[in-house]
Amino acid sequence: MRVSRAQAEANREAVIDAASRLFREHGFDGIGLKDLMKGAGLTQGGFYKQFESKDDLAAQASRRAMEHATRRWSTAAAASPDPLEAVIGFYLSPGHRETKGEGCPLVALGSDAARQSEEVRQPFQDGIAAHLEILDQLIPGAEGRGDHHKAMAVLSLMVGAVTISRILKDEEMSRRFLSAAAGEVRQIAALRE
Amino acid sequence: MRVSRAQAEANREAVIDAASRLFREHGFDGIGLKDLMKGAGLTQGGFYKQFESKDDLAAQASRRAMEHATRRWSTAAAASPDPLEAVIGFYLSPGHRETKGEGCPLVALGSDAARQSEEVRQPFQDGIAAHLEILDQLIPGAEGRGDHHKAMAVLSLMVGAVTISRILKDEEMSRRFLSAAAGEVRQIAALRE
DNA sequence: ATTATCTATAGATCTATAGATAATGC
DNA sequence: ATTATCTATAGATCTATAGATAATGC
Repeated sequence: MRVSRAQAEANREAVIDAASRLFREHGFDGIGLKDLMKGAGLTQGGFYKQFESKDDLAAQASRRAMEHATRRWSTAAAASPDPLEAVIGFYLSPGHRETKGEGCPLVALGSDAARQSEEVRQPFQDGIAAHLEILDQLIPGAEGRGDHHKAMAVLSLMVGAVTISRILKDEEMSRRFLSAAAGEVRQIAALRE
Repeated sequence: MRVSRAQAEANREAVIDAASRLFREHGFDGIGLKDLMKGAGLTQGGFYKQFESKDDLAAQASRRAMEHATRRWSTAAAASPDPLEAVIGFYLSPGHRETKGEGCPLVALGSDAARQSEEVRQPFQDGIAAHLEILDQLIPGAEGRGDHHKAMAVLSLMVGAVTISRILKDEEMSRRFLSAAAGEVRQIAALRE
């Protein structure tokens, strides 16, 4: 039953990976330790040898999810001649809307996160700050200003639009929220105030 | 133990009112039937004589919360010479950020709502549509266009900004998200594209 | 007689802990 | 000998139901 130290560490990482997906799909209160461990092919009993508490796992899974999201933004931006358009393209898309478990944690867990402990909110805050840094480089004239005024507005707009698009039953209305947001992000970026 | 028919109806309404606040404070999965009933001064046992299921109460409480929010928007707009500024004033404020239970359900329950049944998502969708109608009248040139392009962008921006402002531990960063959003809403409204 | 609400409970699930098991690592 | 993971369980809580109680409404 015992596994090597390397395998044990790999198992712990697998639990964090699974949790980062499962929490985004079901919410922090919508999934229990049994299913979180099962997501990594383990049983519930080992949980407290790996983590201090469910809250501890929530914090680590949130950090992983936010770091993954930040990396996705910078990868998309780096790979395209029009970086802002690349981010708009994957973020404000029906594809992102349909994939809660792999998508932006701010959308999947935004209102949940506001109710969590400081340990869980910290990685969200760090991830938000990282997103603002990237956005500042994608918005002409925003860089060097120091305040993240436009970056904050653009991030809020994008998070809000995908959140609302996931609530809506009406597919056309849902899609129109995404494209309205895309259009307005372009406007905000284009304007030198 | 039995009460009059009128009192029974008043009790039912009290449960919906309490639930509309408690769900916004704790999330749909964060509060049980016992505490929902206690919020109206009743005990758990009577619940299933009043509602079909917890999901049924969630749908009715969501409808009440969204209708209350819509009314708050139109009241604020009607009472001011600068209606858009009045809405910005209460919505993008630290006061709204601090009062989950009475605030906008899209912020308090946005990511939760996306995981709920169609019965719960329907009142959210209806409330979103009602918000768009109001916003169209507050944004110069948006009315009569028929698409809700700008209204959709403004609603997304406002919902996203308060959601993020509630997650952040850093008070200054949190407040800057609110004022960045306020500034950008004014920009979007001012521009005739 | 009817019925709104109560107490009590079933059965499932939740977080967390205890102790057994079996493989690693010294 | 140590330890990673397992099975098993404690005690609390969850949604939902059953039947008792006591006041309304005919």
